[in-house]
Amino acid sequence: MKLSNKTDYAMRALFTLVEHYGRGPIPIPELARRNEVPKPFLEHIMLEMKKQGWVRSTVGKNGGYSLAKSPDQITMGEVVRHFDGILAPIACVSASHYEPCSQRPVCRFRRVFLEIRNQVTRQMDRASLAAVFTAALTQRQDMSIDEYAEDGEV
Amino acid sequence: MKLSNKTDYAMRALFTLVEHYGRGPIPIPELARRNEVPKPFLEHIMLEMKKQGWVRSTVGKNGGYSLAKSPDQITMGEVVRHFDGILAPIACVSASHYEPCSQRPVCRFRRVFLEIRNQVTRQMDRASLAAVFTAALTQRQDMSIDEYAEDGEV
DNA sequence: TAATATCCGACTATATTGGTCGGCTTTTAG
DNA sequence: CTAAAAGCCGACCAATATAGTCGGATATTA
Repeated sequence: MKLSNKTDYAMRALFTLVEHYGRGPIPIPELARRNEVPKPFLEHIMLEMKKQGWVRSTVGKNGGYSLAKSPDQITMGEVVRHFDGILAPIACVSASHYEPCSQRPVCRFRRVFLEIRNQVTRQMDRASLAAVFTAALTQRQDMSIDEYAEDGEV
Repeated sequence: MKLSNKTDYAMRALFTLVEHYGRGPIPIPELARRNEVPKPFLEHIMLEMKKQGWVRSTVGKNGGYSLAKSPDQITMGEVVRHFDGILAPIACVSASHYEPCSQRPVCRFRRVFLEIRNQVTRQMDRASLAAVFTAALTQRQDMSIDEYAEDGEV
């Protein structure tokens, strides 16, 4: 159920770019340093994101990466889907990576995963970089898991 | 984000045992056939589940596996956690597999994953085999993803 | 005692993850 | 004009996880 480092790294870099949005490019060495991502690995990640149209690059001295779209036009769902391929817990309930399952007529638990998939995708697709970023500004960053768990829905 | 075949297979076998609860053991060849799971692989899976105390076995002719607990005392959450290790999308929001992350004070997106983790674990831990099984009896099994998506919460 | 079970360790094949490395091209400051 | 700094990009690699197979030992019963 875990997402890859790649997705994590991509997201870190993206939010750094969000923070700097409208103020010129940031070079990879800087992005790598700030987010503790291995530089050569981040190169590939940024390149993929460029191909997706999320970031743009300027080469040469003083170059680097910046967002290619407004932060409210990129969602975490898109990013995770691109790098991890699937948001659903099991392929028979995935829209993007659907695979038929011969057990379907007799499967008892498919419904549970279907509900989970729906909740996860709803959250992820709602989570634009802009929304997440501004929400983070008004929240404590050090909240513990248990603390939050009693917190109810948000 | 996807769960392993192992978990899938384990769940298939479990629900077969639920269906047969109180009516004696089912041998692995039968469990394997009914659920389209490779028999030698299923052996290992059943053995693991036995160690977890979910099923019990009787060896020798006419032997096989049966549930060791009432179906309302086993949850899908337990099963997935055992075989896949983690329910959370990222270790920094996992209760069972928590790992500190140096980026935490500046991480903008942790909150989103925390919310998702909470929803997923809530659903999974609520989903006892008994509840899921009886719910499945009253539901259409062939519902498409899109159909369900418009369905609202359940 | 033969048939049918579970039990269990050892083995393997393949895919994915998580990178590194080297060299090329592009741009610009001096 | 040239050196530094940046992105571009394909090839490669090591470690781990996944998804099993196989062979044989042991237990039970018709």
